[in-house]
Amino acid sequence: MEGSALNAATGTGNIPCPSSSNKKSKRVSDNVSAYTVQCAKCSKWRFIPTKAKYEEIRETIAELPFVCETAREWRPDITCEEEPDLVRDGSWNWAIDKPCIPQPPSGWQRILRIRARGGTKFADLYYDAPSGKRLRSMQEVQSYLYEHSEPGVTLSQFSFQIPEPLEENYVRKRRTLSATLNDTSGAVVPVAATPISWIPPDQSRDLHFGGERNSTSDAEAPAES
DNA sequence: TTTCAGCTGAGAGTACGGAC
DNA sequence: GTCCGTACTCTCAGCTGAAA
Repeated sequence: MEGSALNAATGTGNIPCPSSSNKKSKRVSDNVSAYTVQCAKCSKWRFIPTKAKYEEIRETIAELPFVCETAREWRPDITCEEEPDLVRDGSWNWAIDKPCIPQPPSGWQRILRIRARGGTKFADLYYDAPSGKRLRSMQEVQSYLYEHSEPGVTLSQFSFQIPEPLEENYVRKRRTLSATLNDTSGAVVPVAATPISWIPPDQSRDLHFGGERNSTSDAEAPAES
């Protein structure tokens, strides 16, 4: 049995970036352009049609690895033989989501906002309560639930884990000793790329990826052999 | 001009790994 | 086994800019 990788891709080409043109809109919404999941068998990325479906898959992916056949729910003729829906090239920002994140309670919205490149943090996560109140941390959720008792809604249904950017230097890292020693010119020294095409569910909380950007299409070259 | 929402950086706390 | 340093996560407060 193999696992599957979850991915939330944010476009940088025809899709507005959060820190630029999209800044006009006052009411924030997800700036994730597409949701994809990697097939555990063929390692090809498949678009997930709706955010709700994506969240459903993400919640159970550890027990129920995603395979192309799963996508037959919305694409009856899909098989592992089909071309991948998306390949990793330079036109998208890729982020690998954590598996086993619970779906938000009914009436709640889980909002992911990708920050601009070079910041101290990759993204922010919010929960929009049914009342419209925006909650930005577990403590705020706890306080909200304390004040507004919502039947069937518990803290365990919330997770503020943000996805990890595939691009290594998207987030400004803290200086490390080794980095200080290696860094003689201020330039980032690229490391060997390690394509993420398959992520064991039990390890995906601690994803590792190398290379500042892997412009080759990993989906077409499955890592598992 | 004021208000409010979104964005960002920074500090505190915590976890992890390496050295001794 | 313990201590220390490093890196990460969580949380919050301030700044900026758009809308009213």
